Amino acid sequence: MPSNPTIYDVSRLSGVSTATVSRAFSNPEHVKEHTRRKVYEAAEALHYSPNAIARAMARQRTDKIAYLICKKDATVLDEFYAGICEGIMQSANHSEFQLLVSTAEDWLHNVSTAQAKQIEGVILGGDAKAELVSELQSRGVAVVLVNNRMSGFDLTCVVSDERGGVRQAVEHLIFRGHRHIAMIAGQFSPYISRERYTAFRDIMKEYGLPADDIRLCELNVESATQAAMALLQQEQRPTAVFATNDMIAAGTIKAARRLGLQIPEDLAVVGFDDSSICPMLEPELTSVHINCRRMGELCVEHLKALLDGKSDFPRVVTLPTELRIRRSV
Amino acid sequence: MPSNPTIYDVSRLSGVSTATVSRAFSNPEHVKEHTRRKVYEAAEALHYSPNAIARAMARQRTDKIAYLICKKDATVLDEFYAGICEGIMQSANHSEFQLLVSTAEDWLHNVSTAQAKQIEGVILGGDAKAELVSELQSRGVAVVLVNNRMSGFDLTCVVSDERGGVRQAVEHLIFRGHRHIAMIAGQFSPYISRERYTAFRDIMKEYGLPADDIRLCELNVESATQAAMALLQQEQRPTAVFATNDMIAAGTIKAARRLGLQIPEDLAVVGFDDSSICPMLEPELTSVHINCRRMGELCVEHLKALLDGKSDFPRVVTLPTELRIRRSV
DNA sequence: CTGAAAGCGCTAACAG
DNA sequence: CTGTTAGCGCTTTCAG
Repeated sequence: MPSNPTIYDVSRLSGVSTATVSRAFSNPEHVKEHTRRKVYEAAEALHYSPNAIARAMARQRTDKIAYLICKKDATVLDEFYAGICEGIMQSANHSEFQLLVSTAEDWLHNVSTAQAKQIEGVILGGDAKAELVSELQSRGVAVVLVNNRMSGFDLTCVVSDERGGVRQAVEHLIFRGHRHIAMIAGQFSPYISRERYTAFRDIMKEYGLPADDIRLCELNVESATQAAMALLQQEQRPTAVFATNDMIAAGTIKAARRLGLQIPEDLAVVGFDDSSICPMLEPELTSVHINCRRMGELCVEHLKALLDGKSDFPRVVTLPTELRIRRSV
Repeated sequence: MPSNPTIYDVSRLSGVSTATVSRAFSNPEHVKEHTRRKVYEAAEALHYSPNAIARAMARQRTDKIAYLICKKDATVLDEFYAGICEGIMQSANHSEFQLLVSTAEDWLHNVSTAQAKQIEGVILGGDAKAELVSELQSRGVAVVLVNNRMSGFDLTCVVSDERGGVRQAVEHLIFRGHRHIAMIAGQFSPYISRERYTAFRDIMKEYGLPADDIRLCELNVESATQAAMALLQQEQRPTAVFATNDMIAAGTIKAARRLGLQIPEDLAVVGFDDSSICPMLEPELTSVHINCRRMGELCVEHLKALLDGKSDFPRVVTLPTELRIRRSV
């Protein structure tokens, strides 16, 4: 099979130097209209297209970024991180970045040394380890954290307004007259767990309400259902439950149903994340919407800014959340 | 900032030629133990690691593959395709492939010419267009289809056993004594829609049962619920519903509940895909499990085989499904 | 088993 | 605005 045409072939056919061909593709404005046309025609005729590898080699720049998900659960690319990934994908493609996707674990295992230097920037999703960040930064790789924050580093973090989201959820319940609001909290990444947990306590306190009816559960429906069963069988049953994600809310709804409680009449439930399951539940679940896609896009934008040396950026980019009100409250 | 160490630095420090350093890294077995150690030590001392770009340039091989999702829905990376993606990711990393992820649309828009040749293989997920395939193949890119089949091309397709899955679902219902089984079908990619649809009709026919109670719906819960409402309010109400995915099943459950029907007593429901929502629904949804992850892994394996010139492979790789029985039947 | 040397395809000064 | 030329860092014959 004939190897692909190179810049030399185009140069020859069009009668200009390789430098001009190169310019015609990467800096069209620096080439006279007429010349440019000749070049493009020749390229067309030869089915030529620039070789990104060679280009990267010459420019010492790869335009390659990576999205590393730092997470150990069975399913890494859950709805949340997949949403972020979509945003990143789209943004990356529109900025002519190439996007590599991997889990942090695999990355460290197989590719760290071999690839680190060919990646110009990394978006770290979830529970990134400080040592990963420092290694990356020490190698001159630009780093953006998403859905996480880390102190002690000079880096950009993109997060949703967790506390604001909790506030929207809890205040909605309070304004509806609920006084005894319980929380069922799942163990997500440290950052997220902490934010949602402490936000709940703070906000309840702010309204002078007790925040002592709190249960923890594992990240599966059964565990959430169990926790909710225990919660709802107390003598002093809460009138509302704030679940720290939608799956837990689903478990709560199941428990309520088993105990013969009507939702929202006997128990109001609000979830978090506004995942695709919300409208599938009966009744539909009120939940705090997070714009994952937008988060992903922002990551790329900020990474780009970092790579372009414009780091006069807000260190922490916070995205507002939005309460999606449905029938469960 | 000091530029990264190169093979020359290692060569100098270790006192061997660059060729030997190169071999020590890519063909260790062709270098004498002693020499190799010297090289590794020097490399270590310098924090050297080979530059993949340069390597790719010299070898004319990039070890880069891409996963392109051909799908237009709002959310591209849904649970199904994300699952496949995870499998691909893992497999790719273990084979020291670099994985690019994109939507087919973005790909065509921005990067086709610029990148096509640096990608050695492509996994096309979903509803790939024939022209994309032929363009890719004409450029010498190895192509594997996942969750789709296409005739007229010489390519490997990885699919789950859709017909087998439908059979598991429907036979389960039949064996439980159901005779009037309706289907609510969503409009997925042509391939999937067709398979599930025709499989249902064929299997019902095989058992001498009428397969004429069929409804179509859009891909959202509301539409599914509507369709189910209409279905269940007929004079001759079916005793079981086969939904072509879990979301539709969720809509069916909602409709049943609204009509005061008990599940599974008054109506049995079975879904498809066994997505994460199944255990969240009340009652938990029986569904046909598809091993998405494994599908992704298989894609990479076959792509690899193609790239290594071992194309004596089954053209179509079919993965068995498994009925996950829960309380909805 | 090891070394010398010729590229891989493109870009970026530097001249003109 | 365009051409010349020296690399970018590594692999790979081909000799030794």
